[in-house]
Amino acid sequence: MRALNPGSPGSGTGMKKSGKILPKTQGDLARLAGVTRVTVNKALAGHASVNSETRERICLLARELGYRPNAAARAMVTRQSKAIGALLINTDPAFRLYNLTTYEIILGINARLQEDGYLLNLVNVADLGDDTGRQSRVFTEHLVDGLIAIGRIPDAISRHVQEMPVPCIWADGNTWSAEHCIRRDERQAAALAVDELVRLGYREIVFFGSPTLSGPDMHYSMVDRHEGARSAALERGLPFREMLLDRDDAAAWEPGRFKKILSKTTGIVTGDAVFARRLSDLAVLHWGLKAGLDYGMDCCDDSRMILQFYPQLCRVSFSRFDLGFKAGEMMLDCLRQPEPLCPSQKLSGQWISGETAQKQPVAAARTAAGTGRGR
Amino acid sequence: MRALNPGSPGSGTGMKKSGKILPKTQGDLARLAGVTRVTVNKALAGHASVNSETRERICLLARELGYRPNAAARAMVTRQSKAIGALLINTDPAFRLYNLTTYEIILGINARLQEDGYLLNLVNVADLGDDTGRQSRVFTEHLVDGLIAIGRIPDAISRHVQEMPVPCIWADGNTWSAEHCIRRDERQAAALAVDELVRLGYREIVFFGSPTLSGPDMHYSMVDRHEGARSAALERGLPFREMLLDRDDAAAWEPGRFKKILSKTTGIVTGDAVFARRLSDLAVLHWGLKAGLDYGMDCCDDSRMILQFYPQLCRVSFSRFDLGFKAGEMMLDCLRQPEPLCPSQKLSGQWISGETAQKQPVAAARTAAGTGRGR
DNA sequence: CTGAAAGCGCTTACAG
DNA sequence: CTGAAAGCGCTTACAG
Repeated sequence: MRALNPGSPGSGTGMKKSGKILPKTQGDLARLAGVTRVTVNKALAGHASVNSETRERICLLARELGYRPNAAARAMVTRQSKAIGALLINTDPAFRLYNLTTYEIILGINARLQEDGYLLNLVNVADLGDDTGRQSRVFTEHLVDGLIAIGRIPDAISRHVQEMPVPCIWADGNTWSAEHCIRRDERQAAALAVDELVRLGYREIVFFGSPTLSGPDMHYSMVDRHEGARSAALERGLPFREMLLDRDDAAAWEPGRFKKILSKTTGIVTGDAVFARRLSDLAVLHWGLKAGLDYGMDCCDDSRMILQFYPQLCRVSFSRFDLGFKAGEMMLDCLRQPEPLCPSQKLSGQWISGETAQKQPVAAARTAAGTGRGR
Repeated sequence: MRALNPGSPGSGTGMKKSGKILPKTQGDLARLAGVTRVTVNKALAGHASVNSETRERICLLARELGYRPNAAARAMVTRQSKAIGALLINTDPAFRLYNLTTYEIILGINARLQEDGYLLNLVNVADLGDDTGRQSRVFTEHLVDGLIAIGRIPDAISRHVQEMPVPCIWADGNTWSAEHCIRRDERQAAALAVDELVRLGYREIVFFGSPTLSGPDMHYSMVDRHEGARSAALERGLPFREMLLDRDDAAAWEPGRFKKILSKTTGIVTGDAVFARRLSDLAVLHWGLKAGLDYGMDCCDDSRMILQFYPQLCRVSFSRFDLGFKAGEMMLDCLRQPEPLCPSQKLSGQWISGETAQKQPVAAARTAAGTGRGR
């Protein structure tokens, strides 16, 4: 049985460092300041119920002596960890199918949370499927005050998440309901891309995107872009074609397939920048055809990668950083006031002018529409 | 003064959920199982000192009733949070100068830490410079068991970090010492790129990279690639030139500068993939010159972005995921056994064959070296 | 405005 | 193998 010291628990354990006492606890500080632990606590919390002079004296002392509060102790008593979990999918080291754009969302979330003193914990849920596997402690313990699921989350995991005793925000994922979701308006983005091509005088629209149009592997954004491009083209009375192929399957990019599509009057809309990059590389290497001169091309997506690897691409921009920032904001709103639930948001895209689509001479465009290759 | 209940603190607070009692604490479980809290604790921890039958009964009960341990309570008493902080620089929302490849390192770190039940907290240290600014709680509280600094960290922040009472690993940054650092061997990478060009018959080496060769903004990798390429070229007796320019300054990429550099015998070594992409776009658009056919080009870097935006690039690959994974490993080693300190590591790169450099006919190459353009 | 007391939920050293 | 007791460092409700 150890000796009890109810008057000042944790006191007597201050360590020395460079001649000074390093106070480990508020009790240590209290002894040094000649007040009780409660006063120290209130002073550090900025409570008005402490004499302002005393308060400043204590705060100064704490700063000088390098006192650091113990987050765990506070979390236990306040029943909040001030930490949020970010759920990431597809980061399994065996596959490494991670999506770099997720990082931009994460940085946005973190920027907002950090403003309010919240921390962001990364949670890889790639292999949560098998219950026998090692789950993150985030799922098995009381550890975070909320969760933000990023991107497409498998249904099994979504259900698991919904049973957690903390609020969850769905950021840029396939999950969509009236509350707690935040997404890009990709139909609007595709329509914007089509409109720009029309404005420049292109006379037919070809959409490049992924084939599995509503399979479980498909992200909502690709589905919405496809539908947005199609309906925009039809509304404007333009011929619409689609080239649906696997972005990463070399065989699908056999050049012969694409030659006859490209003409001065063709406006390409690509689902993402990889399609744009692949197509333009192929066209210039095989036939010397240049985007903007020999055909037009707009992309529905933007990202930091595009800024580095295809800056001249005409595109619709959604800042994923902003999306994340807003998701963080939504989470903080939920925590401040659980009811009513936060309404979902759809962000709209901005047009970024590039060089891969350019004004077509009206006459030439008309002729070209007939002959297939004008000017 | 509240009533004391020393026999079973926290008991009596179990909540009901779908007809079952949801045990909040080990005390709740203990009452349900008819044992003491200590036995529950030991059983859940897998202690051998509990009868195996009792142990399994308790674990089963806990699982069935959905008991979740309180991480903060455990952290307080064990004095470890089982969380590691990842220090990120340049993520300031005002600038957004973040580097996407950092994400690959982070995922690697997280994969390793998650295996051992550790969490990763993201810490944006972009504006730590001004003490008045809002610092992350990671720096002001006892919150993480260790820190991993990723990439180039400003000196002021490095010093701050070194004063923290937890171990720190320096992953892929400019900081280098005998312990606790992990880096890519970029001199070796550049030498590898040069060797491949030599093997294919290119007769002169031109290095493309950033100009500020040892300023505070420069990452070690660019400096090492430059020196590695130069010394490798000189060792092999090849003429060596360097084109140092700002990657992101459009004026610096004025095409006229580059035309005379490109020839069938020129082997370009680029510091990173953005240089490679810019140069090859420019060459094909302005003069129809193609990498691999009209000149050779190797890159010292690899990343997931390159896989998407320049897969045919000849390059040296360092998996940043692996680098992060090893940094996580190093951190866990430090925590298990603080002494002796973990020795630093330098990772070596792997060659990835592409199409941007190809075997030159020996005779043609010789002629070309004289005339400037052969075949 | 200040302080003595209770308690957050867990772990551990010790006694039986 | 099991249990009663103490304590981790903090916050909060209450009394003075």
